[in-house]
Amino acid sequence: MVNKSKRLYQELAQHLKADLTSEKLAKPGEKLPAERELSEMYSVSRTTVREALIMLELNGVVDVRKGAGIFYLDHPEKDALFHSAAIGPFELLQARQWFESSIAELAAKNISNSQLKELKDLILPGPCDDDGDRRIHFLIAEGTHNNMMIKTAYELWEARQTDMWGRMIGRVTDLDAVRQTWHEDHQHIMHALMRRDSKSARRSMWQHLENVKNVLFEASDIDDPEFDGYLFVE
Amino acid sequence: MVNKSKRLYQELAQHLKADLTSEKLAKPGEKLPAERELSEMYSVSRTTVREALIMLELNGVVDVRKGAGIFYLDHPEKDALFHSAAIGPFELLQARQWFESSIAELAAKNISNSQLKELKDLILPGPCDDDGDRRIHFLIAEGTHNNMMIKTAYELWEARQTDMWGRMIGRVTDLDAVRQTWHEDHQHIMHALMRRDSKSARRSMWQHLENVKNVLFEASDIDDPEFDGYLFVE
DNA sequence: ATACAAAAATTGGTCCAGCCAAATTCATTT
DNA sequence: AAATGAATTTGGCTGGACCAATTTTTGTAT
Repeated sequence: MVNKSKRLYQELAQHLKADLTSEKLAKPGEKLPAERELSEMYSVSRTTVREALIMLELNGVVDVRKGAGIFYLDHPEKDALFHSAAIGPFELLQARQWFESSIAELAAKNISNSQLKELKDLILPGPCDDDGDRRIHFLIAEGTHNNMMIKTAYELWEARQTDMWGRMIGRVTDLDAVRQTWHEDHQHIMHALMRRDSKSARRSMWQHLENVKNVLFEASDIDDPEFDGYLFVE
Repeated sequence: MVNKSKRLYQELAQHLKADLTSEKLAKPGEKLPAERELSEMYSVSRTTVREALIMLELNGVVDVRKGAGIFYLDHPEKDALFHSAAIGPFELLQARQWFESSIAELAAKNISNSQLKELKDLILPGPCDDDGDRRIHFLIAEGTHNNMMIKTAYELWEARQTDMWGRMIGRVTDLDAVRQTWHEDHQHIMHALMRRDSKSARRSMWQHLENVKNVLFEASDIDDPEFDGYLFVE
């Protein structure tokens, strides 16, 4: 086990995950070596093994059964969830554009007056910071009164926390002007919601995220060595 | 700590979560008692405390910093994620209807020929079981070539694993006929995808989930004591 | 009194050894 | 061949110990 400044159990979980997908430890459905064996194999304490297993269990990779053993679950799609770090800024924005447009459309039908007031208080004062932005999009999602959509909206926002995003936002030359544009976008969306105009709400949200995409595309640096793979065909 | 047949660290994590939301342990942004203190407070070993903290950390409730302490993060929206058990069958289907329609529309534009072939092999043989159903919807999501959409599709499916759903599916009197209907729906979607007709793909997917909603609504039992709260205003 | 550096205390990270309880395996009996 | 029960395997949990990062306190020089 090589030390890499992360917590040991996280590193181990990563190794275990890799050795599972390459079927070195077990084929899907099969049993893994016992905790005590894994402990020796990876030269870490059994405690660390157990912590890593909790992580894999919470991620649905593995099933740990007392007295029986550790089983490699066979749902290959789990990878998409586990590899959420592999989601690039542009595909994320594309997903947000499609999903949040639907959210806005449904929110126009279901949002309550008190939520509209909250939204007004949030938007009217002027351009907002990143956290204000988050609250606006989240409040609109809550306007759907659909918990699955609220949850999805939350995850769409959280998936954004990647290094790439930070670097790109940092490159935006005139952030104030951008914030001003986005502020106007938010106003358009809000007005559509207040008029209960679902189609207009969808269009406004779509256009807003189109603007975000454009700003970020201009700010993106093709020379960035990690830029590869973050683009995709549309 | 009362024993409840679950694993101890999971139970503890539940208690900690409760005592955090009621702000008995710390206010948002503040520091929690040290691991050794928590260990005494809840009468469990420090190891168990650490395991529970891993769970809370993975859920974004808490931030653990070596040498510094454990901090209660202040993102109230995390609750929606944590309380995913509170998502009812109908709001889930509503979310699927909106999101998967978008997924189908985009998939019609981006799906590869080999993916279309896979889809054909999956659908043509005839009505499929629950797992086949999962693979079809997932394959369409993969057709978007957008990792965030794939991830969302995965979570839309996983959120379905609730008792309520099982009971309702169990009540469907003529499951074969239902599977036949869904099979035809799948064919419509597939043909739209093969024609690269994005609007038709959206419509077909929407109609498919409309059919699912109807079947489940007929199968739902208003007398079910847990039925309360699973409906919502549209 | 202030600023800075060193030392001490706090706190999470890891390891180890041991015992318990659930599940499995294997030998024995019928 | 089936049923029973003992032995083994395996995960669950505990307590103690030591290390390393951080924070707090203390001491010293300015």
